[in-house]
Amino acid sequence: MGKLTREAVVEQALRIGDAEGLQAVTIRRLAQDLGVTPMALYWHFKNKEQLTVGMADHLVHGFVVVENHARPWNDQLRELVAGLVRVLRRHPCAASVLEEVDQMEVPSFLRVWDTALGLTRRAGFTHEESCLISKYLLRGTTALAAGPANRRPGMTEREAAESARVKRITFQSLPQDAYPHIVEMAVPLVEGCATEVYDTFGVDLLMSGIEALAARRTGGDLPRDGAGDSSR
Amino acid sequence: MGKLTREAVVEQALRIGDAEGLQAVTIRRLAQDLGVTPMALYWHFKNKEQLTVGMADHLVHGFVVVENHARPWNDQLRELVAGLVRVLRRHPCAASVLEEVDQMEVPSFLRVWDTALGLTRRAGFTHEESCLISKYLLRGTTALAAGPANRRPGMTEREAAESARVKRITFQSLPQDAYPHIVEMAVPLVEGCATEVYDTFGVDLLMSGIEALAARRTGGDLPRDGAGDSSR
DNA sequence: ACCTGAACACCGTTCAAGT
DNA sequence: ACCTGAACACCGTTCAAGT
Repeated sequence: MGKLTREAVVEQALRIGDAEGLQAVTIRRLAQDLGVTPMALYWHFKNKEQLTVGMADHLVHGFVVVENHARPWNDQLRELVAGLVRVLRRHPCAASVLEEVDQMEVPSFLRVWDTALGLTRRAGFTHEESCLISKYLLRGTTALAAGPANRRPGMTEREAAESARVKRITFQSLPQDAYPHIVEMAVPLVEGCATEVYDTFGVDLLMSGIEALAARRTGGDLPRDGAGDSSR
Repeated sequence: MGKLTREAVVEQALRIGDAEGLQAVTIRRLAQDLGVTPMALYWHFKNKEQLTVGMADHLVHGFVVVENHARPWNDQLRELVAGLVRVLRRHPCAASVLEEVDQMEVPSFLRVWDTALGLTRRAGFTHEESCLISKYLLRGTTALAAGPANRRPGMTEREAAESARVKRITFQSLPQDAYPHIVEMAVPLVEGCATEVYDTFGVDLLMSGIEALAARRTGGDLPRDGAGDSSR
């Protein structure tokens, strides 16, 4: 009855990835869950890499940033980052998927990238710099989406807590003369900080680097591009 | 004659990884190259993950940052980043190794991390913020070490050039209304920029974000910590 | 167009056994 | 202490064949 479709495959793949980690997403496992032979998947995807690209595409799809030329570039870029994080957070495996694939092969991601490139250009950076900055920013964004405690996926709550406990104790029992700060900050290192702190501060960290370089470029202050009073 | 030692295994693993990409580093392949049975490796490493940790440790080992309390924190942090990039650049597979492992399990990396943490603390950040910043900075650093054109490893020069050509043409033939900037910047996007530009600008990008946040924190200017005239 | 069956060439890892 | 042999339970993928 339910015909095997590209979408159904990708969605099941994401379901497995979310629940058990990306390494559990396997052609054979996927086929089994879908009640089909492994080879059936090769009709819809050239190979496993393209399946992963499909997963990534599905994740970002539907996230659109409306370019608004009246608003300052940095506000819009910040919004893009925050929005992307929010979208990716809906799937626990999103960050690992996007880290695994070649982001240049993900169509929906290219749309986000294009917008980021445009905003960076408006900030006054050269072509080459804009490429570097946008790559850096989008990588940083997906890293943010992974969350404060980048727990290895495929763990129950209990296991994650236990492994954190072990790691904390490992840190705390390190030689204090060689690793003074790690010993001292063992707790925040393994626990991560509160999600809200992590997110706002993380976005600030990414953005302020770009803003600082842009300001240095235009001579001390952010450019107020386009028309209208771009208040901040 | 040549006894199988942990070091020998790790070095051969790096040799394979450098030449053919990390995915070619396999227990069985490694054993074959070393003239030994696959199971022999399990005497020296608990499992493959620990082997990869061993590779990472070997890469960073020997890189030491001398903490100098007379110099400003940001200069030292910048030097740490630049130095780490330089060390990692010696092995083409270095970045992918460090991206694969849990960096918290790599002893030599922990030393670098501890220094970074100390410097961030001196910048005036809280414990939690320092953890976030140091993680962010070190991730960014290894990304920088991957080089401007993050060519998938295991390619000959010819193949890499060919794949870049294909990718460039793909970008250039994208619908221009949906992807205007990608079409326009297809060349720098796939080629990457000159290594020197990439490195200096990349380090600036990473550092200026941290410096800007630190400045905001202490009220507009970088703190001149310790004694002595910390000129810039 | 869409899927199956059988087979190939790999993986990592365990476990008992050898020296 | 250090390594081997045989076996297990997996992978992704190709290729010819079915409907």
